[in-house]
Amino acid sequence: MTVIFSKKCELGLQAVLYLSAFPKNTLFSALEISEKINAPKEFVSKILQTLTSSGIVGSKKGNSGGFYLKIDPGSVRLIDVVSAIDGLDLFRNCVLGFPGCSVDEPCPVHESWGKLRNETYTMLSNQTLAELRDITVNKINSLKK
Amino acid sequence: MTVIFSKKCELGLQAVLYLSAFPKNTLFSALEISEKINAPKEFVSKILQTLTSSGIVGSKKGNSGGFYLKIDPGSVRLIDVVSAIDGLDLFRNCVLGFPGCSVDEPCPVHESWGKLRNETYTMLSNQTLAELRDITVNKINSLKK
DNA sequence: CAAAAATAAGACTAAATTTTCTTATTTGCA
DNA sequence: TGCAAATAAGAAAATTTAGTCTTATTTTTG
Ligand code: SF4
Ligand code: SF4
Repeated sequence: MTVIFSKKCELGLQAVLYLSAFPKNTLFSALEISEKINAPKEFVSKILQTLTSSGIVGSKKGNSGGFYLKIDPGSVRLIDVVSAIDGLDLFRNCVLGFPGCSVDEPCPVHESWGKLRNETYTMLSNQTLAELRDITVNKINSLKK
Repeated sequence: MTVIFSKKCELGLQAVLYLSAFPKNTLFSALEISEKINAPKEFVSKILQTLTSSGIVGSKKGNSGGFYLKIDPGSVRLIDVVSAIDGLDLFRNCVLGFPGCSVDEPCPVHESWGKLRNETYTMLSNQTLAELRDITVNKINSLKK
């Protein structure tokens, strides 16, 4: 079970974090990336297609083609990836599933969850790929035994 | 799309919050509850069965039977309901989906997310149904036009 | 005692998500 | 030019989650 993001989004974040550990425009095939993050190649490829159409990564067809980070790692925020894959409904919907959030009719946890929700959003908006580079490298290297 | 909890869990929380607005042991049929929270009757019934077996609500069969809150609203925490339905993996798994969280190999957002995760857990552990009574009543009354 | 109304239980169906497969197209290189 | 390797695109399969239906059992009430 995922925590907040869909599987697609989790893997999208992982893939993009991986790409950001290398100089911009460095090509990696979907296969290479999928091996690094232990995910099905075709699934990774499909997710990166989504990120390609939203402009975060670029792709190159043909022999020796692959995917690459199109934007400078210092300019890509985690929220940009989340937004491209899962969208931002997460930050609009009620955590209890009640419809119609408003100041007059808030849900029972409006106050406490609203605060946490904003902090989560802020966290994802402040963190760029560049800032996470070292820790990402460490984590990904530990994965493949 | 749900925010964090499954649909079952959202509706379970809604149902229990609704029950907590009335004196303990007040019976409501699955139909009544489902109408209040605008959810399929059979689905609500099934969710309440789960909560019955975990002891939070009680059920009474037969004519004029129904479900009722078995524990004092002041003693039921939101986390108890979440735990009974979705479990607590949410608070154990990595938000980025990386396996093997540890201090040596944390995921890139370990520090910031770990903090938010703990705050979320604390929030759900501190809030009891009783404390949310007034705001719950207001919210639920606003639902059915 | 019989009928009605309710939950319990579990099989079943439907929908959404995740994963795989297949085909087409592009590109580099011998 | 023709083959190999790669993405693109989308169909199809598998899995998970959500929701429905059916049957059995319980309980109240006339
Ligand atoms: S902020 Fe609170 S009331 Fe508003 S939708 Fe979120 S959880 Fe519900
Ligand atoms: S605390 Fe951080 S590293 Fe650990 S599992 Fe959660 S998100 Fe991943």
